[in-house]
Amino acid sequence: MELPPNRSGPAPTISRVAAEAMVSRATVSRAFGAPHLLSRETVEAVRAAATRLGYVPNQTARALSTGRTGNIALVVPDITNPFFAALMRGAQARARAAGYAMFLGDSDERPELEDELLAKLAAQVEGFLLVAPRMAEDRIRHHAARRPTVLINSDIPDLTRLLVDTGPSYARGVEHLAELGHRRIAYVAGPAQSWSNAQRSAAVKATAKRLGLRLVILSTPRPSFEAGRACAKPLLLKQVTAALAFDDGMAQGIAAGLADWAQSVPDDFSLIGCDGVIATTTVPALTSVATQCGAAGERAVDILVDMMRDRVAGHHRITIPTDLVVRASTGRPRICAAATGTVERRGGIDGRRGSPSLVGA
Amino acid sequence: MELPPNRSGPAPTISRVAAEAMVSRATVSRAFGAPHLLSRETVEAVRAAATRLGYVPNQTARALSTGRTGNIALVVPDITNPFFAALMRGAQARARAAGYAMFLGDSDERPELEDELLAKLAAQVEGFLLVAPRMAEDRIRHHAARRPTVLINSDIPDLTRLLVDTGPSYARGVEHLAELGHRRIAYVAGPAQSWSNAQRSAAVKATAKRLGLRLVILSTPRPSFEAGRACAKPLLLKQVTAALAFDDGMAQGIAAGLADWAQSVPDDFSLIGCDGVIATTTVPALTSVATQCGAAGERAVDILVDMMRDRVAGHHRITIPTDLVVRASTGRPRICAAATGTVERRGGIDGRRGSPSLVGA
DNA sequence: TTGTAGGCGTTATCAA
DNA sequence: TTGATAACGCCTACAA
Repeated sequence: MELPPNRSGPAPTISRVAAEAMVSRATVSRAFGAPHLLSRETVEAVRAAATRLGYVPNQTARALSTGRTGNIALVVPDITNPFFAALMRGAQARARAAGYAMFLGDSDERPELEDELLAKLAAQVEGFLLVAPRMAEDRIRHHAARRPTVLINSDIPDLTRLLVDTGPSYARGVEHLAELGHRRIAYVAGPAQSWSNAQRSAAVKATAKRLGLRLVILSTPRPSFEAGRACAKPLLLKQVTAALAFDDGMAQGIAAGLADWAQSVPDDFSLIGCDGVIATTTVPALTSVATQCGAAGERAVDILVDMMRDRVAGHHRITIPTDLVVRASTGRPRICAAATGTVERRGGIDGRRGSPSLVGA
Repeated sequence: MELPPNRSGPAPTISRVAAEAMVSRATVSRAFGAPHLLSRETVEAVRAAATRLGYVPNQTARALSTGRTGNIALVVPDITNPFFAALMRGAQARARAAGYAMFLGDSDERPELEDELLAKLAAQVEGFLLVAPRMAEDRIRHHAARRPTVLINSDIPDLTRLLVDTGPSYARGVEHLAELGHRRIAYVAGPAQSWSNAQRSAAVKATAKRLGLRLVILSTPRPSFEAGRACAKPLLLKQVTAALAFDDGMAQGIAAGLADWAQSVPDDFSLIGCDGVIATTTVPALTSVATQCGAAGERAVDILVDMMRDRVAGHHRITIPTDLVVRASTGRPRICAAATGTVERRGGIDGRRGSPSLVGA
């Protein structure tokens, strides 16, 4: 791509380009919107003139004329959550590739804000991408009725939704802990309105019950490092030897909190997280449920683009599988280890992080 | 909020309302945009007619006519970078509070993409917020001439810019290492086009020279955990005992890479990072330059909103100070420690993370 | 206080 | 394959 010219001032309009290329405005319009209707040379000439002037079609004017804004809205509960960040990145990339610009709304985990953002954006947008919405179902339906909408991690019947299916991997996680010899475990929950949390919580409960494990559930105000850290003491008081956290950030927080009480992972306590973004960056590396968050964002935008193009309202329910990746934060509980007489210590260059091994799903 | 009428079909326009209320279109327009110019009764009558019809002013048309879109554009090199994420969060919150919606562009560290995004967004936006732009200066000037623009971490004369002043803290970091006894240190650089990198690099160079330290500079393709990790080997080969990294993510990567070579932080190697977002979540906690990224985003939007309102082009150059926060990733070099006969080991509940102590700036 | 008319930058319709 | 010309829905001088 050549550098556009630097002559500033008002942005060049279609008329200027038309004059420069000595064609009509209609021809310029077609050179960008329907080049197949024009001769090869004309298209080239017009495009050349356009780059020479630094012309870019005005989306607003185009929208007024066509009704298509070329924009989509992405609303997430928390931009700074690595899972959402990766998702946004994928979504934004695909949107751009498809010629769409993206509005971003951070709802700060607040349902009312979500509602407000969507209402305000509706007029400027052709479609909604709602990530883990915290709104009540009827509010979601309300907005979805207005614009093509794709939900991520929210399972509302008759709406198009993409579900990162972490349940089975959490079940696998519980099994993994059981196999290591843990008998008392905990689940450190995420936001109450979160579908993901409901799914994970249910999977953990069911599996723990099936395997006859004692299960403690801790709830937190908001998934964060600090929230996790605050859980360390309660976890120790409850005498559990392992925990599955709602996400990696919380797991990391728990690890830090445990360190404050001189408990180390995985020797004194085993931890399982979720997301896989920061799981490999911690020491020890976290055993974690790997979600392809970037891919989820891309996929969601692809679907949304289809919906906006065809104006079809076919409802999909798409599930994205996950895997439990065992790394270095899970091991045998102390008691059990003592009983067997071997305190396995993972050390050395490779063992410290453990080459990831795929399990389940 | 009452439910609007559900009569479907084309949305009612200003003309229909005018007919319904038996006034001119201009009057309807004013009833919404400048009610103070109308008599009380007229306004009420028009509004009544509007609600009866379910009329809502068309933002797109309004924008085309006035140039006021109520939108701003935020462009960052990488959404997933925690520093930028926190900044975006602050920015988005303030924008919403001021009644603006926000476009998000991820340039993927590529100058051309940045250029393209801005060109495409220009017409739909009242102002630009460019975070750590990688574009050439003349391109930045070009866009800034078209719309009110606030730059973050890009120091271009005559433009309004917000600079997170990390230089002094990096200088302080070098001093800190020197005080601990390090004689051979490294700076692991960030993106070449980055102003922040230039500033940090210069500060490190000058200070190392002043203190008579040997300095090695490593450059990386892109700041990331993996890039940092790949630096571990070169660092060890260069025989340095400490490094300042471009950001926390890289520092964390270096720590992980060192672990692969059975080197531990801070006993075998000291590390200093930057940003402070993830610095407290690592083990050991990183000595790091604390930047109030969220505040920077908020501040930038506040300024931008002012510029858009007043249409003034007063050029500010605002500097945001930073602090070096000493945590647990810096200590005496082995040799020095051996010489003094004390290998200080930070342990125990508190010592492991070290209560942060403020230094410098 | 209200109405008239022209324009914002594109696309779409209809001819040529 | 290209060119006139009329929308698209609203705002805003200017006039009344």
